[in-house]
Amino acid sequence: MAGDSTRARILETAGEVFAERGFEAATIRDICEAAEVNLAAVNYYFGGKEALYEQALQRAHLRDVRDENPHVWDHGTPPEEKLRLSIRQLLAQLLSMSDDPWEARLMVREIMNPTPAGKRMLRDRFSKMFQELQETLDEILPPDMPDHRRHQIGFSIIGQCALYRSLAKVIPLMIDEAELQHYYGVEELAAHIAQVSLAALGLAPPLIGRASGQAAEKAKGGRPIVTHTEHRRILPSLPRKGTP
Amino acid sequence: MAGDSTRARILETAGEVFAERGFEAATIRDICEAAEVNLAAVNYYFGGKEALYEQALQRAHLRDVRDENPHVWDHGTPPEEKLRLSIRQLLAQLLSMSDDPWEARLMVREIMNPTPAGKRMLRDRFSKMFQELQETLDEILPPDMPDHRRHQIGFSIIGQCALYRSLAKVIPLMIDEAELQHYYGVEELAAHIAQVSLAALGLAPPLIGRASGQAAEKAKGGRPIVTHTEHRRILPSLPRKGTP
DNA sequence: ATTGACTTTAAACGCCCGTTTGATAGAATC
DNA sequence: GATTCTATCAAACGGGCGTTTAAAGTCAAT
Repeated sequence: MAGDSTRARILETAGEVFAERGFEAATIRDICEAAEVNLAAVNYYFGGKEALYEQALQRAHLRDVRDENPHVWDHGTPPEEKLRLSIRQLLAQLLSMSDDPWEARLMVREIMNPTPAGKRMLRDRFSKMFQELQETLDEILPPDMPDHRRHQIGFSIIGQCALYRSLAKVIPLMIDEAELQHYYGVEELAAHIAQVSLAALGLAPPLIGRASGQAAEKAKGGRPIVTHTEHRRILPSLPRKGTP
Repeated sequence: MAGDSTRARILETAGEVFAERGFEAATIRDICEAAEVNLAAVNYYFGGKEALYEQALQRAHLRDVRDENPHVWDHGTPPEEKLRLSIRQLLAQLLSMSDDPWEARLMVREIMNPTPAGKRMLRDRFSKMFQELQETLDEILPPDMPDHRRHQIGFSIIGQCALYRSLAKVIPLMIDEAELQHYYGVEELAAHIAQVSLAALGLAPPLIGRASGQAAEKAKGGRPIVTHTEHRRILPSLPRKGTP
């Protein structure tokens, strides 16, 4: 009776646990306990831990494809603005946190720490992310630029974003709490990365323009750019005890 | 008799294995077998796996500090050139491969995947890397630029470099073999990242200058910049079967 | 009420891990 | 030469893991 429900419950819980701890660190004992299901249920319904993980990945892949709004630009949005929005979306996805659905977090984890099981899906998903960025870039880059330069420029943008995920544990060791609070939200970082990238491309003033490095910031000086969406911390803050 | 020698042999082998597989995946059985030492020797000499790992980390830290040439610039080297060299060194370190000493590789692994045991050392080491880059940047950035902008610019450079490490498994899925071979060596990537960074700062022409995106490349068009040091592959190449 | 397929359960299996033990042999100390 | 310390060894311990098993429970169809 509850048979179908238990299967669903296992998958749901497993997705959560896998997204949080990764395939290896997650144990089916933890999953079954959290799902309030007998230990043997995973093998009964899925045939094993790895098969369960593949199911979770596949579901994450499907939901990710379904939910994603494929960038409906306002008609006539200038390419630089599209790039800004692409960067913001990419960064937000990479920095998805525990209040985001596990499907998104599992996807990012699979990109940053690939497992053999997810290789095929990884190729699909990541190449899609990459090509979307490249399409936006292609409206900016001159048509005679060779492919390898387009790719490297794309990687320079992705790299700037991915850093705040891959070094999320390390950055708080260097930056003090107050600075983290004020300048390391998704919006601030996205604005910075877009500014750097556009400046490099020649579509925005260079970072060290005339008087101050803030020359390229649009409006009232000094304050960071804060947009309409909510402000949230993206990096864990570790205890600071002064530099030893 | 061979007592001192076995201790050294264990540490050496353990460093190699830890650097290659990480703390968790490495087993003391593997280490002892590779070191041709009895299984109990690790506990006899070091007191446990974690203590052995800490010893390996500490040794990597010390040797790293000792070996590192603290950037003896030619007198009067322009700041842009210093930045280029800093980027190249950072990238080379992040992409250290199996023919590099395990100390360097273990250090990078600890930065990218921190363990609780290495937290203190991580703070020392990474903050040193970061501050060295910052010092180079400080010669370029205007003195009135606030700290948080300096840091973000530093992270933008580090991010571009770290990408080729953190996504080393994924990039070959997007880029075909030939392009990897020609354009993803340390020198080529360092040149690209320096060009992007300097262009963003306004110290080099933007990537899309006048006619072609190659405007900023110094000399003969089309060909990638290849310097004096040896050319080597930095990313694993996975089988390509055409885009499915 | 009985059947029979589906589901749930507690217990155990087999494996790998880090660690411990107790014996053995050699060197050092007296 | 007897004793103590040091180093090595094979073997086992205890725990966590994924997986398996066999019995018990559930429920609609007969």
